[in-house]
Amino acid sequence: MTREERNRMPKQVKTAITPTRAEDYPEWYQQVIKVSDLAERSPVRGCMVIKPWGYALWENIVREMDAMFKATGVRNAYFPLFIPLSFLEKEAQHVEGFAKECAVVTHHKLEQGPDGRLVPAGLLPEPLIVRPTSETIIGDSFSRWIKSHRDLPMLLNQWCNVVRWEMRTRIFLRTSEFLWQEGHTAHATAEEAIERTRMMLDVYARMAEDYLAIPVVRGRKTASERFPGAVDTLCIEAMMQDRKALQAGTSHFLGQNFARASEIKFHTADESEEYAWTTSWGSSTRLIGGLIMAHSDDDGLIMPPRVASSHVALLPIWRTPDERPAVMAYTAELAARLRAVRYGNRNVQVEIDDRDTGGARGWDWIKRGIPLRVEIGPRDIAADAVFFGRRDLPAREKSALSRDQFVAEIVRILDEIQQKLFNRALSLKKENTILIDRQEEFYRFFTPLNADKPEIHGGFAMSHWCGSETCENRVKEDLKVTIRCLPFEDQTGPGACICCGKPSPQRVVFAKAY
RNA sequence: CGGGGCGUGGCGCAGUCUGGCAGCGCGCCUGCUUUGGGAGCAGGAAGUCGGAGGUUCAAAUCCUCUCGCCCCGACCA
Repeated sequence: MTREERNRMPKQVKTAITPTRAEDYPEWYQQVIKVSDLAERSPVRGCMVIKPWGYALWENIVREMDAMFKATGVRNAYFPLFIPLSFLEKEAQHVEGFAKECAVVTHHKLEQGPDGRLVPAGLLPEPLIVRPTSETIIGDSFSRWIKSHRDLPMLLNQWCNVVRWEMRTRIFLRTSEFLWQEGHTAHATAEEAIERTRMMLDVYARMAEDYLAIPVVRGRKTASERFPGAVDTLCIEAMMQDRKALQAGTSHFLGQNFARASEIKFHTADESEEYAWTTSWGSSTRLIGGLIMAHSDDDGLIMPPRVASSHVALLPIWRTPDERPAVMAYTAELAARLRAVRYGNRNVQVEIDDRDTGGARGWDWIKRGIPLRVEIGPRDIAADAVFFGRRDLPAREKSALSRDQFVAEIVRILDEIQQKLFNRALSLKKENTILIDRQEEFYRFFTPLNADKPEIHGGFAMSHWCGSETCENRVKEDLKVTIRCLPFEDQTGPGACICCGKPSPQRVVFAKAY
């Protein structure tokens, strides 16, 4: 592109985001977050500042998920950010999994150094780690709270931040600090704990599908992808628009591993003493990254109405100053009527944007992903109508409704958008989920045509796997493809391993992953 | 931590090879015009060119070091 061409671009721009998804997906993702005003990078490496528009989205996710947890008997609590180093050391697998990404606090004071700069002073007797997850410190409480089978099950959750010092970070998908919830439960029997593990996975799947409008595959992780210290890890996997998989929630059956490590013992009805069976399950602000990559387009963010930061932007239009009062009054009245409408677990959220910035104003809301934009001018007032655009339709495709009709139908319209986003994501997933039985085809599926600048390719390959780590590693090394999960549904019986040809009990989901 | 790319007003970038007044588009501010839609004209504000050191009469540009970001690996929600 010459400089002259570039300078002419603003006049010719067709999409609000450059580059487009097809041109450069990772860069498109960054740009969507920037122009939609969700978040920005922080001065601290690998961390992010979640801005009000992004935090509102998170609050909506939290509200819905929290209600679902509580409906299953879970209560909220809060445990400390700092964990004694000795606690982490208690479970060998757990140490191995998390030790290398722990932030460690070693001092409790700052002093002026010789050069006048502040230096850490006051060495702590035992270093504290900043929680990467809270199994150990919650286990410590459980060990004191649980004495009898009558204390079980113990069903707790906490909403908090955690820190995992990552090599490579991506905003919302993998940041050094992130917000999440972690549920921790203790049970008298393995069966009950296993049931809970599955129950919470289903909550995550419902959250993803019914609220975030993201279809997911439910399944079980392979041993190599399991949570450090867990007996079994269940997950939901979603397909992003670049056809890569995103793990959107995990639920772990921890067996008695952590109970042994933290001495969580209880007296049974027949007076023996046993270790409790525990579970843990988590989902994070990564869900926002998934929402962005599942729905947004080349004009910016698209938010499913059920979790959207807000539902409707009202854009009053006037030509002369004397028209303004009437338009503003009509807008305010419409806002009041819309705000009285119940949508899901909250009322319809309305933004009034009375900036006098011409047409650019509408594009701001498109980029920010609001489901509905309503233009209100003198003509609409005369006709007692509203003229509105939907984020799931092209920007210029707008329709008119009478004001009463719009207020009466807004819930139906929002539901329709929600459903359409889900269906669109489901189609993408279906079109790019393929049964593959021949190794050659498998390799072709996951090999981009342009190795230097890979185009969007691949998807979910439903193929057979013999169960050996050798074969799992082979495809990982050859293609950077991993087994996302052993799915619960869509099994088609036994077959031959895609890698070695040995017998395989079921198809598994192979994909490139975030 | 290894390989590649990149750091220049809020955003996107040119200028770097070949050292010579720091520029362009969008955005922002003011005024006039316009008004059913990403407005037009005029004027304006905003940069220690990521940072430090060096070479030079002169450094965005050359050299050394350093910090950060993006992509590809290794690791992960």
